[in-house]
Order: sequence, then structure tokens, then C-alpha cells
Amino acid sequence: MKRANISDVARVAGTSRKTVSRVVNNEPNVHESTRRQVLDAIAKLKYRPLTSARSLATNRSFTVGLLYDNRSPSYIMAVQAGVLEACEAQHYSMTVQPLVSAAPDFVERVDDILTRHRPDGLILTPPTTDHAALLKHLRKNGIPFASISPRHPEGQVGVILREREAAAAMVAHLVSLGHTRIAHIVGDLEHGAGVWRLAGYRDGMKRAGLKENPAYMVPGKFSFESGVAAARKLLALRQRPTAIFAGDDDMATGTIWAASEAELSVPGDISVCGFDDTTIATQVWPPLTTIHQPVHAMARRATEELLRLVLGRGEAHMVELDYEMRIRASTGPRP
Amino acid sequence: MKRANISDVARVAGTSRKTVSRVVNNEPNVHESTRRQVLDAIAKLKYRPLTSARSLATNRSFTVGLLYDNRSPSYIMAVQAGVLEACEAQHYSMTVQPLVSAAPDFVERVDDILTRHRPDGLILTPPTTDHAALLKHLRKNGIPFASISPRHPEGQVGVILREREAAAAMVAHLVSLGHTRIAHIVGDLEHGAGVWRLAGYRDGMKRAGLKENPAYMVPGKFSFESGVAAARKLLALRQRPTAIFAGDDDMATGTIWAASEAELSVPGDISVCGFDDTTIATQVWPPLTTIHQPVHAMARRATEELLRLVLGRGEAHMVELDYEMRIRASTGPRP
DNA sequence: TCCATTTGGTATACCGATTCCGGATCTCGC
DNA sequence: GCGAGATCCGGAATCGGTATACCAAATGGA
Repeated sequence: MKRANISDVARVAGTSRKTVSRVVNNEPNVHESTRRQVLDAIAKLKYRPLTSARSLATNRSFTVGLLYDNRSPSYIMAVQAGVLEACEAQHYSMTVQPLVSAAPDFVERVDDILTRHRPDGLILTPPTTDHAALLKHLRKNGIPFASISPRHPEGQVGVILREREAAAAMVAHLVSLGHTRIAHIVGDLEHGAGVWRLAGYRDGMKRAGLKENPAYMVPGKFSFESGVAAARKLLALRQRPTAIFAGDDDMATGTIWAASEAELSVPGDISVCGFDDTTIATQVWPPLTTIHQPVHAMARRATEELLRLVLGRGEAHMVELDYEMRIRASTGPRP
Repeated sequence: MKRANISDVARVAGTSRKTVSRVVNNEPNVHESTRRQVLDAIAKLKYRPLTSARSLATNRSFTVGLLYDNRSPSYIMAVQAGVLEACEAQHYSMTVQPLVSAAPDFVERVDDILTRHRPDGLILTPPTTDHAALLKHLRKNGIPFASISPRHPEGQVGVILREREAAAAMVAHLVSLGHTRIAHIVGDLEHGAGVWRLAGYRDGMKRAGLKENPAYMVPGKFSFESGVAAARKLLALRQRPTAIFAGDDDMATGTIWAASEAELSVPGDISVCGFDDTTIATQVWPPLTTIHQPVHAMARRATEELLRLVLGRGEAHMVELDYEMRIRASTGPRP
């Protein structure tokens, strides 16, 4: 049973192919009665336009590409789900491309995808959002793109979170519990998130009138392992912090792990908190106090902005979304 | 700067478009010297064939579709990575489709994707691997597909793991530690995994000469929450088990969580083990004893089989892969 | 009523590849 | 040196849509 094409529909409806095309694409200048005939024929034949043919004729692919590099699975999955949701609303589809942004042929590889599949637009996730050569290439070739949490959001299209503010609020929460020796496991400073959260931590300390202690700011990489390593250092300090604010939930999980290893109780001996509110935040014991980052909604919104750009419907912006604090059992009063 | 098309290449190389097409597709009957000229022209113009045009002409899409429903993010991400790896080797691309297999319009939705994008083949993951109506539809329409861990692998193409054997081995491990009161949190019986692991648990008990206790076999759903609920039941039992074999790592994590909640120490008071060896297995405290399931390799292999089918190169099979046991700190001697 | 304008519709070229068919050139055995 | 069969290559049609141009009918204002 072959699939019906546009000629079949035209024949059944008794019109020209172009008229069918008009109906399918909601173009003006088709009489209500003919429209109905065409729609009937479409339903009868179960006709659906073939994407590759439309692409060829319109020079559009009805596809957006999602670029990512090495973030946690739950983050990427949430992003994907959001992107897909926005795509579906416009009958777009999504292709994903895992990449290694540090690779020397990075831009070349992206270009390969670009010329083969010609996605109508790209969604960038950290750290590809800030790959200078990539951005330059995209701009030069006029490829629309939207960024999720880019480090330099000015003048771009996409979505960001008030992360700096959120991080400061987290410190304030710890201060309100009586903590003064508050450490921070810094994220990857290549990511905006790493920079903003560190800045927010400092803001928070300053506002509380607490002095910064360099030994309390240890570098991490937004990974479980780096969290374990950083936490071990902090826990071995002569003057141990009473609270550790990890730059993300993975590192916070690593911190709890290290605390268990050192036979310290959380939050009895030490409070731990994270950032992102990923699935693991509620699956570790104790459940993590963290900042909820609405990744799904952010991705959806970014894609909506991208499609606005692609379809030429209205202005596209850099949208700023709000965080929410989730206070759970991993933080408690100063011991 | 417009992209070069096949005519541009033909002009520069001084041949016909057809000859260029021959070179690009490695077809025979082109002289070495002309081949060289064409390749030079391609390099000079940075020509890459446009996928949508190829699709239209060949009635192939050079795309495989990945269907999934609701498994854990890390599982799906691992699958995606494996699929992409295999695709890349053949210059194929992947589109993903999250679906709700219980939805009434499930088959219709898949058909929509099928007729719009015409993927050359489909990769199915549980539980879509066993959706009778879907399989029937695919067979009727001649859509090639490969399944990962289908419940009924006979005569199909794809990959499975010796899960039953693995589960029995896990029980044997617990027995070797002195445990006799061994409980099992059963997975979703809609999935092959749920069935096989339960069967393996029974095999293991039988081989050890242990009597089955219905109260020790509680249903779960392959999710953290269901693991917590099931574990609470088990821990409240008058005669508490000394070891809990959860059907997957998520439920095992839930079990550890419930144990922490009940202020029981793992493995001091109770041993816990899981199945899958997902990322969380090494991020909880204590690290989980589990069965390593090579999801990435399985997905890659399944895709290779699918592409063999699609490209008509040789026979495609149901491949059986081996598991590996990972003994970590969550299991210990009977208290 | 008549002409200008809008609306509804068709015919045809075109997007960028491949496939089918056939023509030209080369190789080789006799 | 000649025909047969490989080998090499090109022209035209084709895939399933959309864009452009143009025509006919309906509408509207003076």
C-alpha cells in the first residue's frame, strides 16, 4: 500500500496540486468549499506531506539541531524533552549531536552537520554556548541559534536563570541556620554557571558580613568525582567548614559521599547543599537542599524563541527565568 | 556564500552530474583519473550532498528513529550515544521520539512519524519492544526495526543480555555471604527485564536450596519511588530479610534510602544490591553491588544490526551479550 | 454600468539529488 | 584489423513538494 502524495489528493479533491499545498500550509485565497473538499481528500487518503520533498522545495529542513557536550544525562534529557515539546507544537523535529567542544575539528564537525542536514536553527547548551569560533561561524553563515544559560547572554537569544541571585540566597539560607564557616565547591569556570554561582556565593558572604576564606573555595568540574575530591580536601581542613555549598547537585552528591566515607553525619556534623535540583537530589540520603533549575521549561522556552526567529514571527529575546529554592534535609543548624 | 551543489561540482570537474554522483556513492565504472578530478572539485568547493534531495530521489531518509518511553535518563542517554555511534559510521542520523506506549493513539503517533520522516529503520527500547500492535504495524508496513532487550526475542533482530543468568548469579553472591532471608523487589513485568530477573532470582533461590517466601517478592516499577515503597514494606516485616535484591539500581537506591530513613545501616544491618550499574550505582553511599549492563554497547550493536538489515548487507541477528558482576560495598556478610 | 481590484484557482518551472537507458570508448582474442 | 563485451560516461526523466506567473471570476466604488 503506497502512501498517497499530493497529486493523489489533488485528483481526488478535483483541484490542482498547488491548491492542496495552500490548504496544507494554511495559505490564504482558497474558498471555504474547496478547502473542505481538499481536507476530505486528505483524510480519506491519510495524506501527510513528505518532509524531504518540502525541505528540498523550501530550502528549509523543519528540524532544529541540539548541540551538547558532556553534561549529566538528566540535564540533557530534560533539555531534549523541552526542545521536543516546543518542536512538536510547530511540527518540527529535532536531531541531537553530542560533541566534544574541546576537539580541534569542533567547528568543522558542526559545519558538516549544517551542510548535510541544514537544520533551520540550533539550540546550544553549555559549554558550546560560549565557543567563540562556533558562534562566529554560525553568525557568518546566518544560522539562527538560541542558547541555554550562555555565559555572555547580552544581545543573544535564549534563556538564562538568575543564578547569581539564587546562589546568594542559598548562602543566606545557611547563614540563617547559624553557619559562618561556609565553603563553596566552585564549578567549571568555563561555564557561566560556574562563574555566576561563585559570584553569588561571594555576594552572600559579603551581605552576611562574613570574611572570605580562600581555603573554603575549592575548584570542581561539575561532576560527582570532582565533588568527592573537593569535599575530601575541605573535610581534611584543620578548621573544617560547617556547611558546604556545592556548585551543583552532582558535586553535592559527591560531598555527601565523602562525608559518609569520613563517617560524618549530614546535616548533623556538616550541612551540604547543591544547585539544579536534578533527579538525584531527592534520591540521595539525606535529600538535598538545592536550587530548582527548571531545565525542561528553559529548553522549551529557548526553542520557542528560536522558532520565532526561524519562522520570522515577532522578536526573539533572551528570557530570564526565576529559580526556586528547595529546602530539604541536607542542611540543618550549625552543630 | 551559497553552498555548492552537484552541478557546480560537475562543472568544475568537467564531467556530468551523474559521474559526480557515482564518485560520491562509490559506484563502479568511473575511471581513476576522472574520479580524482571529481574528488578535487568536491574538496575545492567543500561539497556535501544535501540529505533531503538524496532522500527524495532514493526514497530513503538516511535516518533511524529511536523510540522510547519513560526509562531513566541515564539509560536513554546511554542508548542514544550507542545509536549515534553506529549511525555515524554509516553517515546516518538519528531522530528521537519519546512516547507514551500506553496512550491510545500510540500506534497512530508512530505512524505519523513514519509517514512524515520515513526513517529507514527503528530502534525500539523497552517497553515499546513488546507493544503487539506496534510490532504488527511495523511488520505490515515493512519497516525494519531492531529491539533492545525485547521480552520475546525469538526471531527478532536486536540485542539481549543474559539477565536471568545474571540474576541467579547475584543471588548466589548473597548466599555466599551467608544470607538466607533474601528478598526481591520485582521490576515492571511488562518489561522482559522484570520477568527475567524474577526468574533468575527464583533459579538462584532454588539452586541454593532456599524456600521461596511470597512476602519476600514485592512488586516495583523500575523507579526510585517504587523502590522506596517496596523497601518500606520489606523493612516493616516481622521477619525482616537480611538482603534485598532490587530489580534495578533505581529501586536499589530507593531501598538504601528507605533503610536510611529507618536508621538501618547498609550493609551492616541489611545488604542491598541492584541491577544495571547506572551512574547512580557509584554515587550512592554505600556504592551498590550490581550487575553491569553495557547499555551503550548494546545500543550500538543493535543499531549495527538494524543498519545491516536496512542496507541489505548480510544477515541480521538477535545478539546475546554477557553481563558482568560488580561487587561493591552495599553487600556484606549476614548480620 | 463599467473599470479597477481583490480573490480563487491553474500551469509550469524548479529544488538537488538519483535512476534508467543508451551511446561512446577501450580492451582483447582471433 | 575487426567485432564483442567491458568499461566509462552523459542525457532525460523522476522523486514530491513549493514558487512564480498568470488567468478567470467575484467584488466594489464612482
